[in-house]
Amino acid sequence: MQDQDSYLAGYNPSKYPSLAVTVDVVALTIRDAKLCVLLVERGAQPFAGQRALPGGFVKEETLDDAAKRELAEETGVKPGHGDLERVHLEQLKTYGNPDRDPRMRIVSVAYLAFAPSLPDPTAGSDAALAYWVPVDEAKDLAFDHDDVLADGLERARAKLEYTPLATAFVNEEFTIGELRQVYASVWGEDLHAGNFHRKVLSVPGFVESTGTTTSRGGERGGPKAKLYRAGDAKLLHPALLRPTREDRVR
Amino acid sequence: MQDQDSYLAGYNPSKYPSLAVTVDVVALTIRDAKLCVLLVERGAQPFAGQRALPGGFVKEETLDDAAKRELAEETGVKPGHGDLERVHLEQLKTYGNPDRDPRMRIVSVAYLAFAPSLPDPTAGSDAALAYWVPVDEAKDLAFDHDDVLADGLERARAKLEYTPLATAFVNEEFTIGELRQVYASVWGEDLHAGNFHRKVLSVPGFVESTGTTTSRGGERGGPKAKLYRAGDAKLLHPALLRPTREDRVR
DNA sequence: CTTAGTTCGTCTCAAGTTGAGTAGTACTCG
DNA sequence: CGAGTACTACTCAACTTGAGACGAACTAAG
Repeated sequence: MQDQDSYLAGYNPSKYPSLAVTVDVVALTIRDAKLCVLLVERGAQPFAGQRALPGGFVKEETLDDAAKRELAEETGVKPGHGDLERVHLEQLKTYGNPDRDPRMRIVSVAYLAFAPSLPDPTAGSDAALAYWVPVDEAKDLAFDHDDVLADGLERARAKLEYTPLATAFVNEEFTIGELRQVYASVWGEDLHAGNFHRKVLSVPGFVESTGTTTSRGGERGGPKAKLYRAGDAKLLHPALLRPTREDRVR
Repeated sequence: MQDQDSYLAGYNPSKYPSLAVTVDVVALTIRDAKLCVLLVERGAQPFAGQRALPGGFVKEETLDDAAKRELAEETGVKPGHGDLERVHLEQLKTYGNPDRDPRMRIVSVAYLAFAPSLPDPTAGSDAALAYWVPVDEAKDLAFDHDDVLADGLERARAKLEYTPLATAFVNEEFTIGELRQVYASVWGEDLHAGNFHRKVLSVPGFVESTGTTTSRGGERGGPKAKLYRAGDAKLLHPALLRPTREDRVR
């Protein structure tokens, strides 16, 4: 093959359709014990009126910065604001099928964001119509965003197993019970409270005690719970594995 | 860098589209029990004479197809040939820093390929200078390809743990010992033969027996080994974890 | 042919991890 | 106050892991 330079020297832009690069963000949070994704309502064609993942064109910036910018714009939270600092953002996958956008070829770099409960985006946002939607109600999205969302959810579920990412969904100080609720919401199944407790405390660097407790018990009763903050581990050893599901294996 | 500077001085970005999309491929194989990556020698500026990952511009095709095409071109193996059918190819990550290519903005979608031992690419290849290099000798690559390779290696090491991907590195029929050698080469450490044997056979769907054995014992002695082929599992349950390394955790 | 050295496949055992259950206690709500 | 709930700590049996040992099958060298 020709290498990039010889290829570029003979490259004639008119021979190829123009091409654009965008970022799309799968932003996840937990509201009312349900895993929710940030969606925007499309005002223009194509897919007018349908919901889509927030996203936009990449400017003179890194891809990571573009994703951060889009997220800040859509949620209406200013960069530098404390809430956004705690958001975990990572690249998910790139989608570039020639026909994924009917107008022109668009290569979209999808990002995955994990956030603690954020304010409703409509207040003060650039985007008039952005809101959090429970993931099981997020269907029939524009473009190939159903696929993007599915990939994002699978990534999120897998990452809870072997990284301390669940701590990105809760406040700076949290109880083991709140952390367990994150796992239950993302995985969609309840966990054995006692075993979860034992496991979390036994993984080095996952959580560290603050020495304090909640000021009152749970809403429906129960004692005050000890408070923890995220530890310094980047990987969980041993991992917290999802309950085994044979059908996931093949 | 004199050459690169003068090259850049005569380069007029306005003649070209403001942004291009390429695919780069981290193709891995095992030769002589060493993990090797496919590299090409660059003939032109920038980075002339340096080694780089094979790659090229995306045409009117999916990103996956572009990666397949590049790999076939660089290895000189025709698509449809049996060898290439067995190659596992997956998207790795996208690199799009504005300054990663000095000529213009290039967004590169990196792919990761796992192949059984392939012929030397020089025979019959389009690329005059492509060859397999042991990964620990693959340094000082062009562009940001050192980072891309490092990301690819980490992904490969992690994927061996929880997917049956190691079977993509061996022939259609293989022995447990050959499979163990794959793990040892990729992870860079020896594994306990007995425990590995037990583990592989205990994971449902990882390997299935062919009922046959090798026609002779190992080169340095030992009995004939039973032959297996890849099973139908897509995930390994339970996983084959790397020997724990505390320093990987934080 | 004999011997040394290698590998395959199997087994054993102690240590650790898991899932499921139990229980005491401290809370909230009505 | 009583009922219900949640936090935390436990127990126990089943399973998984890592390390070592072993016999048999084989190759290569003497």
